[in-house]
Amino acid sequence: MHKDDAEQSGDLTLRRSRGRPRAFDRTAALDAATTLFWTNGYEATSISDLTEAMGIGAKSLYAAFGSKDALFTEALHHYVRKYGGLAWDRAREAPTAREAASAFLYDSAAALSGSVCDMPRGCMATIASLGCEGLAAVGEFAASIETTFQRLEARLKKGVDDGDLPPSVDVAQLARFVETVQSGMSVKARNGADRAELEGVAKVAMAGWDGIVRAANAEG
Amino acid sequence: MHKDDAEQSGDLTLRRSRGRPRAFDRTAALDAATTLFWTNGYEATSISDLTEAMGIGAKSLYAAFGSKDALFTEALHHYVRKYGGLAWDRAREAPTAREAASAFLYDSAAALSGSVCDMPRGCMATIASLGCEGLAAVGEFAASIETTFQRLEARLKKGVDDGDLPPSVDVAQLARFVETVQSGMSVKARNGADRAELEGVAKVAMAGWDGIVRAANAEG
DNA sequence: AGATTTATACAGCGTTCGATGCACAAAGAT
DNA sequence: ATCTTTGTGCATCGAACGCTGTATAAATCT
Repeated sequence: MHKDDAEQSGDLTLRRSRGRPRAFDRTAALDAATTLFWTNGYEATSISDLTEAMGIGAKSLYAAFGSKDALFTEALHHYVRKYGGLAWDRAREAPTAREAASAFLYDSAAALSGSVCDMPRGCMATIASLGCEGLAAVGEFAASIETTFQRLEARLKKGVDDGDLPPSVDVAQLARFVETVQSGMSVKARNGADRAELEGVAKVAMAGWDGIVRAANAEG
Repeated sequence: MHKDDAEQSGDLTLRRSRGRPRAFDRTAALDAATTLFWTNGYEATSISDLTEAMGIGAKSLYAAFGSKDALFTEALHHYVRKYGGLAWDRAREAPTAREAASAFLYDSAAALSGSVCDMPRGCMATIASLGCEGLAAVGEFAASIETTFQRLEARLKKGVDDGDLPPSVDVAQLARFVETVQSGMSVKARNGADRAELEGVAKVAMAGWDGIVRAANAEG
């Protein structure tokens, strides 16, 4: 689809193309664009803002990324690749579904409040899904990645298989709940909530966990 | 501040001003603008979109509302006045804090999914707080109304006073949790979640309630 | 070395943005 | 009846938008 499918990385490793070489680091430029989109949203970020932050001219931007839409799509994927681990690394290694959910929510609290490293607040994907509904890029993006809900649902299913979660639990509903709490954290982080506040939310959510599982047991 | 402080309503009740009377219903126009901002967000809504939906000319819009920012602020207040009851009416009359929280979450699920009446999905205020960070109107608005958090916190405090909630409960933290769940619902609603899904989230949240309260009791 | 290919810098394209100036219409005030 | 005040319709304003045409610079290919 793209004419520059060949170049996987900004580095000048092997596979030099013919003409004049690019004078800027493509990955670094994408990094800058991602941060800008993440901070200000799609509509509020202009090409001028982007070229300034990326340190390149408009013509180079279009040559390297195609269009504002395409750049935004690439920025979204770059975001997930680069920052997704902040919420998932510990959760993936947790032995039980409960510990996975707890790790996911606490680590999300830390990441979304910008406490882990220097980064904008809130989840870029969540913000994009709200602010840019008309944009085709967002729909394509959502369809192209494994969503938070799918990951959570899969992990909870594994919990049922492993026996640390009773089969009476509605894993889809529970996954939806955890995802909703994280989305809400994203909103609160964007509105200034600090790490302690978000961890308080995670704590309350997890304090209810056993009751939730028990309720499902009594029902089913 | 505004030159048209005198006119409280669009109706031609008493208090006619001097010049030519307005040819359109101000409240109906504000209604149309609110729906449009709610649906598309601030940035994605142009003056042309507004004038078309409101059925008036640009000059009349500026004469009646001042500017796009001022119109948006007024639309936000109009939204809270008109739709706030959907989430709060039943909760306000609930006898206990628990029933109030449950009513708030279930009624939010119904309203946010657009199931109560014909209206856009998600909470306009939540969406505005995310999409329009640079906008002065949003900050002023947030400072000028009693927020969801403040209402929830006050209701939970009353629950402690009434004795249906133990004093060991951190009401601020619990209020923050409920507010976060509602914000998350708003995001999910915006992304297509239907009423049943959102009610599932409310159900899971409330299934954990007693465990949350009990955990606070054991801790404090 | 010469030809080809690609990137860069600069200026500017057509469009849309939020907001206004102007002439006229319709009401109250005198 | 006339003056004053205000709303409306139309035509635009300057600025910013996303994007591109042109000329030049820097690399590879033959």
